[in-house]
Amino acid sequence: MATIARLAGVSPPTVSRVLNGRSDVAADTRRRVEQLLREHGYRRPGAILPSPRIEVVFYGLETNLAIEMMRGVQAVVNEHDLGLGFTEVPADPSARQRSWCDRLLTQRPTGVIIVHSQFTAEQHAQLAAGAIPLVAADPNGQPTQPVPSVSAANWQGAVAATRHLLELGHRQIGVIGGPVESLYARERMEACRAALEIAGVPLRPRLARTGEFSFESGLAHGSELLSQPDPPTALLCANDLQALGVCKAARQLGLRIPQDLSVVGFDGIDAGNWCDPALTTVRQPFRDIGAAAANLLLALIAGPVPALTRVELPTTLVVRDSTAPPRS
Amino acid sequence: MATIARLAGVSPPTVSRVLNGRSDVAADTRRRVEQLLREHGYRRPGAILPSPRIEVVFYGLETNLAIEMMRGVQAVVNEHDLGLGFTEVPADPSARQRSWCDRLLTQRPTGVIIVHSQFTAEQHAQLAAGAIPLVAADPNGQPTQPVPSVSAANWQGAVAATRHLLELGHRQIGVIGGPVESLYARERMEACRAALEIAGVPLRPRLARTGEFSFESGLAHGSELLSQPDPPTALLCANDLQALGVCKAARQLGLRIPQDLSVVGFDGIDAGNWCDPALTTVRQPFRDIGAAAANLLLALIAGPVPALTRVELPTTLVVRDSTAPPRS
DNA sequence: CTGAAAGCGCTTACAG
DNA sequence: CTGAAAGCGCTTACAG
Repeated sequence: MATIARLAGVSPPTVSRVLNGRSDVAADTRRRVEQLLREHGYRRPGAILPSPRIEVVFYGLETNLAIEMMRGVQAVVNEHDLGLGFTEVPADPSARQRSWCDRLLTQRPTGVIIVHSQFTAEQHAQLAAGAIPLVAADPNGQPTQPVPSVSAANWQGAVAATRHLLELGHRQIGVIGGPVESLYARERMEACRAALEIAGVPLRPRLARTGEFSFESGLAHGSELLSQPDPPTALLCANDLQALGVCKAARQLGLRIPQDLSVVGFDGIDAGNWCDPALTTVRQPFRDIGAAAANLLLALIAGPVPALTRVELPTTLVVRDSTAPPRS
Repeated sequence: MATIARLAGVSPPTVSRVLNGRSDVAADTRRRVEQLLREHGYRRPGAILPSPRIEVVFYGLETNLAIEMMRGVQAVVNEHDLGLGFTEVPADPSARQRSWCDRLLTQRPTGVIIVHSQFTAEQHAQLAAGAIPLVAADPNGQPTQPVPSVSAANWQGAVAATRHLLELGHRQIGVIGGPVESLYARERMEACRAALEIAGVPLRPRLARTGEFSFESGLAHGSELLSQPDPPTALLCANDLQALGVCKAARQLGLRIPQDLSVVGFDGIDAGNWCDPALTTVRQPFRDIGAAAANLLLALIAGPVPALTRVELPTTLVVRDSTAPPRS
């Protein structure tokens, strides 16, 4: 402290006042001292600094995907001997005792990865004020918050799924999308639409639906689409859960998969493998997304990174048993 | 510090030596000073004590169950404004860069919940030496480590499942167990055996198998059991994953569920609801287990708790569409 | 193994 | 808004 005082041309008591956040210091002096303090990495003697830790904040996510992502983050975190925190933001806001943001500002993790980032400008400002670095993983797009992010190639994945059905010979292809307010759900839907149009079999409005990312939504929209007079021979779904719902709807209507109906999901959850027939899907590299987000966060902790850094990882079409050529 | 010195009848330098773990202090003096230090809750001045945090350590677990358990822990943790850490111990020991135990001793969480506790006496001693309180959740039983624990009523659950099949009229009931080294897998198997015997339809050796907690194991053992000349009309499985494998095996052999074969799982994973037919199962209250473990841990942090405290939560039979009366 | 004395780093109360 | 002086809590080097 004496050194800092000498360099700043002030007395030790003044440095002490800055350290303790007293108000009776000239703004100019304060700035100068703070600058030197930072440069010299000053630490209170005897202060045990809390061990560094990365916090992952989930806004409700398929359990399977959450764990995969945690595994990716953990791999990186272990290499650097950091701790790993877990927060799930309850879907029901009334259940939130304190905002996760307040909580994090008390806990002071070294950095935060936010998954399915539905956070507000206010929360973003709060974290920025607390100087806690932040990275978004698989954001469904709130482009108002300029945060470095990692996501998957939704567009390419949806195109690959569509082409797969076209190559099998399907021409009556239906699409069930995700919620309209979700940017990435739209990205998938529009990719399907574009791929179909380019192939010369434009998506018919009566075969397109807007659903939710849930089993129930797949069941409802599937029943409705498949009960039509001239039903689709193949369905592209917003995610695997919805696709499993469609499978159930198909069976309830006496349709066999894949003989009477081909179904494609999106995500690559474990359950897609356990169900019968195993689900053809577009796998998102959740583990890699977690690892990439952690690495990006570490880069951000080490020094500034362009705010709009965006890492996009490839998706993979996984062909299993729920798709086949159409019957006729 | 001066107060402590006075009360202990020593000089401040001696207290300082104890605080800094110097070796040149008489064992007796050290004990006396440490005692007073603890009683008075002495803290280094200026030391920012790290915010309290609970760490949950998983030994490979169904993703679904892990998240449910985390949710239960989080509910308690939020109430008390604690942090929540996550560690998954890789199944492959060579992947472990440093033992999770060493890592935890650096991180120093306020307490640890270990899930599926396959830890050694050495690790137990390490944590005890670090004075980190420990609770086991859903332990598969390593009774050598005397740790307070929370688990579910495996025996009662398996009995309920068996009685359900008996009440439906099944008399040709098969059982696929879990690994022999798993205490709770044996508990389930023995409960089935006992319930069958009491009902006067003892389990025939040719209908009993020892498997793994996996889809593949269910597929393999299911195929084999159902290909027998006089096959079972119902199968009790070690867990849901295995049961889903059995369902696939049945369909491959042209058997319909539940008309030709009834199947019961154990756990209550989400996928059991998404598959068709929805799986009858014994639900374990994973969220409650997490919450109970967290509460037990908080009690342990607040003061001593009998080492053999064991909380056992009830399981519930969930009847869905994979069970029905036998055909004949 | 322990204490009296000196010292270190920080903070506080006072004066201007 | 700032510094010289006094003080506080802890540690260190020395002596026995």
